Amino acid sequence: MADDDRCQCRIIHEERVDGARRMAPDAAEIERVAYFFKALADTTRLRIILALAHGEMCVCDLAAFLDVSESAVSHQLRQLRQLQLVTNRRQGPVLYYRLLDDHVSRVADMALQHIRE
Amino acid sequence: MADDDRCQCRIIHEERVDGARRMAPDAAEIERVAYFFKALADTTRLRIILALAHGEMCVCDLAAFLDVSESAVSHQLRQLRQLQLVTNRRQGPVLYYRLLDDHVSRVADMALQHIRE
DNA sequence: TTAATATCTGATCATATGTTCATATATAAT
DNA sequence: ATTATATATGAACATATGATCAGATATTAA
Repeated sequence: MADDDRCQCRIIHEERVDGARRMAPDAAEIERVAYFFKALADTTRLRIILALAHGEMCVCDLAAFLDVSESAVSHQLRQLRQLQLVTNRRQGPVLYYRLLDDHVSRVADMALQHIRE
Repeated sequence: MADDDRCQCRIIHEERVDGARRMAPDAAEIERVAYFFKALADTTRLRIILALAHGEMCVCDLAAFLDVSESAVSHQLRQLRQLQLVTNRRQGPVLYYRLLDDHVSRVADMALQHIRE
């Protein structure tokens, strides 16, 4: 188990470990950030977010664009909704989805720049 | 299967679907970005990156800071290495890890700001 | 060379996750 | 009311993934 495997050695830089502990965000924040990144860590959701960055689309549009089933899109949109990344407005039977704010797309763009560097 | 479930309806906004297709990064880029975000989508790796943003640490330090086994840290560091997010220098038997550049930590900081908003 | 420390690696296992399928809900039209 | 369209949802299944365990490698000291 982890205890047996854990470092029995002197800790090389105790002050760095303490420093890291002091600087680190608390566990709750870390988890929320990890969930945020999970939203972007799937190609389907990532493409949804990048597409919605240019304007709202309905589920039907997204399914056509992504070339996946509407059910799959709907499941992913639910996740993005729960994470407060997208929202929708209804017009008749059609739901138009859009980004809730531009934070996500800005982060996604930064990542794109990074891998293109 | 997906074909049966796919949208048989008129595509609500054909020009939007085409627009999204034109604006979208190609599949290879999308995948690389998704992998980049996957690196940040796990609390252990996220904490490693945030810690290394303040300076290099050895595996031993990281295991102590994270309170996980050294084996687990080593596995995660390998992933981060393969993704070109961290690198290391050897000093005797000790490997000191550091971020390869500050892109990752800047993205992580943006995400932190986002969830704190 | 032998022993000890620091790290790595492959296999395994349990959990998480994305898609599919079948079905349900909601709105609009007939 | 009935039918059709648009979307949502739950269960099931197959794959991906993170941690653990056992053992390997690399460096240093004795």
